[in-house]
Amino acid sequence: MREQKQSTTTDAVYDLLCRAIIEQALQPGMRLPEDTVGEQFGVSRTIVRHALVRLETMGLVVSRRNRGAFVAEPSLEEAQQIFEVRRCLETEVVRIGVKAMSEPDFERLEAHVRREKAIRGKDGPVSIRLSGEFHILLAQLSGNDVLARYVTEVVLRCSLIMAMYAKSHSSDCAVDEHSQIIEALRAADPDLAVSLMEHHLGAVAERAEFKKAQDTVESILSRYGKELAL
Amino acid sequence: MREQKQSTTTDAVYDLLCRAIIEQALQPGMRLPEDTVGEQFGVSRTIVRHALVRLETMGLVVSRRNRGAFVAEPSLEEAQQIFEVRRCLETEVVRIGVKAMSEPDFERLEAHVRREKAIRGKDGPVSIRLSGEFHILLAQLSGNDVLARYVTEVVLRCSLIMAMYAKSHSSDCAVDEHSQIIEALRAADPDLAVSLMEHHLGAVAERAEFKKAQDTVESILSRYGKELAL
DNA sequence: CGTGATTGGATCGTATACAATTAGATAAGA
DNA sequence: TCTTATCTAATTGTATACGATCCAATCACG
Repeated sequence: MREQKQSTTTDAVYDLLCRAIIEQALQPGMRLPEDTVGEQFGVSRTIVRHALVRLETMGLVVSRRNRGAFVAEPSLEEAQQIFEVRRCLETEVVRIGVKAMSEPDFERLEAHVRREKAIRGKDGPVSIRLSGEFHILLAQLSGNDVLARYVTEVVLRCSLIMAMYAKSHSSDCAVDEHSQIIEALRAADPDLAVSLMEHHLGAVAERAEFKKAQDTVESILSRYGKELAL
Repeated sequence: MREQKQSTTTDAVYDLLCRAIIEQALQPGMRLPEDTVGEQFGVSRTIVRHALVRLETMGLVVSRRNRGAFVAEPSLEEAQQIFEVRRCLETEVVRIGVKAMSEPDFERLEAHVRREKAIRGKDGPVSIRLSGEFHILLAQLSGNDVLARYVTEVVLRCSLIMAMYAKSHSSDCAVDEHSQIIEALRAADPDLAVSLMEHHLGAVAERAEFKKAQDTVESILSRYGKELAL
């Protein structure tokens, strides 16, 4: 209600909820009552509602009529479909990237990988988020905004899936694979880049184990709510 | 197969607006004031707003802050990006479809092609819509709901692009190409199916780009002329 | 006559109020 | 005890009200 950056309040709430879900603070199946979320963030239900609609179309939350919104619980079948699409989209990213990307792009990617390595093994959820952001950045650098948007969506959903099913995975290999992909792109070797990407995504897709924890929605959102600059 | 979701008022408004845009009743660049739309449909701004948000995330409308929503006017660059993604997604559809589809599916597709042929050349906008719905149906029959959703989006955006740039296109060959794709799928020939799909989409894209260079001046002048008449 | 400030109208962004619906609890009967 | 019916509390679905913002026309002034 005060000053606006370029983004609107809805965007801010959306981003925070998105991060909270990806970082496993809000766990799959958890309820997201509009009132509760609104109170924690200091905004009205209207705003929360819009944010939830966006999250729903993205597939991070599901909402049942007159029941409200819940953090999505992707089934294994759904997870497989998402990974299938992701592989399709990301191989296209590297195919385009080989032709479209240049040295400054590679350096940005390498800078990101350094950040990944910096917190490797320290913070699991954040590690998952950073790992996903590498792929999102890669897609953005491909120059195809439409492709980048879809990649962003599937990567976020994959992050949610990882949060659900992944065991305490060693993201070490993932980071190294990121570096290898960068090198293949720099070498302008499309076949190698596609091959590496497929292997990388295939490896990511193969980790499954359940985990559970309980926490109230209020306590979690209060942490995130502090970041909401109004 | 798919979850049956209770359709809400927002969905209805969304569907109507979507069809109106695709069929060129609402032309690119046209304003969509929330009040006006709400009055026409007999619902409040709240509902219209939700529908517009969904249309925006889909790319059929763009909304400027405090200005309102407008029917999207995809640039040529954007159009090319969309076609690129579409080719990527739809080749995946036929790759999966070869393995996943069976005779009843082929018959549904053929029934649709018959409908396309029935109105061939009679109603341009409806012809474009039907042509797009063939691809959407094809994607749905692939069994991958996530893929189907993205295909639906890009096909709809392509329909908008066709409506903008390809005025008097001959959809004859397109319909025949649809039949050929069905046959390739029935023959379980993935390479042929992918090849046909790529050719089909390539032809569609070229037609759009070709027409644009030819029609640019005319279409722009006609739009300006209408505003002058007011 | 041209240019910048001002003002007015229209539209959006947000909050809130009311109606509709659901889930869960409570109680009665078999 | 189990089942079922009803009622209540909570939450969402929708509509409306109010302040904020932007565009455009107007007017003052150089």
